[in-house]
Formats: sequence, C-alpha cells, structure tokens
Amino acid sequence: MPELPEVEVTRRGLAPHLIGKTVTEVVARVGALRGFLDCLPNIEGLRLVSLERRAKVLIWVFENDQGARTWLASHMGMSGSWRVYDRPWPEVQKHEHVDLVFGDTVARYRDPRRFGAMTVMDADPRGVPPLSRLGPEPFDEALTESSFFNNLKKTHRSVKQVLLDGSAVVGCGNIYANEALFDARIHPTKPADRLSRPQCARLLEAVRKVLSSAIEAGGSTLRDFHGADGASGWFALQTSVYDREGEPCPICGTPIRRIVLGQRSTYFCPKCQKK
DNA sequence: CCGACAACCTGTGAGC
DNA sequence: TGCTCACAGGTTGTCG
Repeated sequence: MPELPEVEVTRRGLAPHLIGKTVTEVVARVGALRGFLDCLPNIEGLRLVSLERRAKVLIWVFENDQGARTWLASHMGMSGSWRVYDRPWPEVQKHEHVDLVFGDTVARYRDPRRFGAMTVMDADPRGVPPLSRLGPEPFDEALTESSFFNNLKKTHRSVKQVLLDGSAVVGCGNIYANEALFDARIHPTKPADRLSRPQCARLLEAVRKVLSSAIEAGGSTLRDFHGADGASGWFALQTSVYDREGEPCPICGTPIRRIVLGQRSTYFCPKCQKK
C-alpha cells in the first residue's frame, strides 16, 4: 500500500500524538520483519523530537537528555501501517508486530506480509545508502523541469521503470506511476531519454499533481487517524487506469490495457498515451 | 549498463 | 464449501 502519499499521511497522522513524548517501552512480537528488530530497544528512554519522511520511509528522530540524536527508519513495505491509541489500548491483533509505547500512548505497527523494515541508527538515515542514493523529493524546489529532464536523459530504460526506481524523482510506486503517466499522456514503455522537454514538464507536473491530491484525499481522514479507523486514508483512492484493464478510458473511452513491465502490472490508454 | 527472475510473506478473489 | 492459482501498493540480490 504505502507509496509516498500514504507514508506522508501516516506521518501527519502520528506526529501530533507523539512529538515531544518519550519512549517508555518497545515491544517487538516478531524477531524480524525484512530486517532484524533487535536494535529497537535502543530507543527506550529517548524523546521523539520530530517525525519526518524521505521517499517512502518514515524517519523518527529521537534525542536523549544531552541532545544526542538517534534515528528510527521505518519502511512499511507492501502492507505495513501505523496507528496510535491511548490507554487502555485495544488487544493486539494478528499481524500487529511492534508497539512503541510513549507513556499513555502507543504507536502500533501492523504488517501482514512483513515486507516492512525498521532500523535504529546513530546517524541520519538520509545520509547513508540506500536513502542517500535516491533522487529528489517531488516537492523539493531544487527539482526543476530541466533537472528532471537531465536525469531522464541518463537512461534508455522505460519511463515507467525510471519512475519506479526513484532516480529522477522519488515517491511513485506502481499505482501513482501508472496514474502520473496517464495524466501526462505518455506511454509507459517510452524510453526515458526519448521524452521531449514538454513531455518531461508534463510528467513532472503530473507526478506532483497525482501525489499531492492523494495526500489531500488521505489527509481528509486524518481526524480519524487516532483510534480504530486510523490509517484508513488510502482506501478511498480513485484511479483512472490502475487496476482497470478493459474499462473505458475516462478521456476517450478506449479500453484500458494491461501489460507487464519489469514484472509489474502496467495500465494505460493505448490511444491517449503516446510513445 | 540492462533485463529477467526469484526471494521475502500472507491475504484475497476468481474459477472450477 | 473448498481447492488451486494468480496476483497484490516494495525492495534487494543474483545471473546472463
């Protein structure tokens, strides 16, 4: 589930309930997700000073009494989600693997497929691989039409795969990569280095538009984040082409096609999206 | 450099 | 009802 918008909505949902509070206890009910969880107890006794995001990773910033920082990088994989509860919090359900207890409030992580990961680090995770190797954030002002164009010029791989690998802009997973290409009217198999300048401009604009409207849609459910309906933000998601094989294109009515690109389902309108 | 493929897991829905 | 199969929003590693 979690592409950039879902992580951002999670960040905004968690922050007001947790910032400034101190971790009183960590409970890991599994030994590992995608990586081992034995580093988690290292945040006990630390105060959460900030909750940030880089690409699809939630970055928890902690401080001790001396102001020394520790970071927790949380990646939610395919099926991860966070919720917060106040005491008395509900009984642990299946697939709820981790509790970060902040006194009378708990942040609880659920992840049926366990593709997520959590790593405690004594350096900012954004400064070390793999995060340090990623391309720019979509809403970073340093990302311009021409820097985007220059990045796409570097590879002959299909533009959709480049969107997914985050080298030119981060945040698009399979849903939003499909949606952005539809919005920009660009064929997903078009080689990245063959996009015209206007196409690049349209694509960057489309990525920003698709991601920000998804954040807005998820943001509308933020008031419910604290409690049983938490993290429900992205279930109302409306798509134009994703998972709509055979359905009419919302612009021209041509049936949406599905192909496989880099082992991922790829949906597009064969008439609206040009090579 | 690139693409193809497998792996990590569980859940869900389609088809029989 | 129950079986089997394909497939799922992500990432990482290997191999040719």
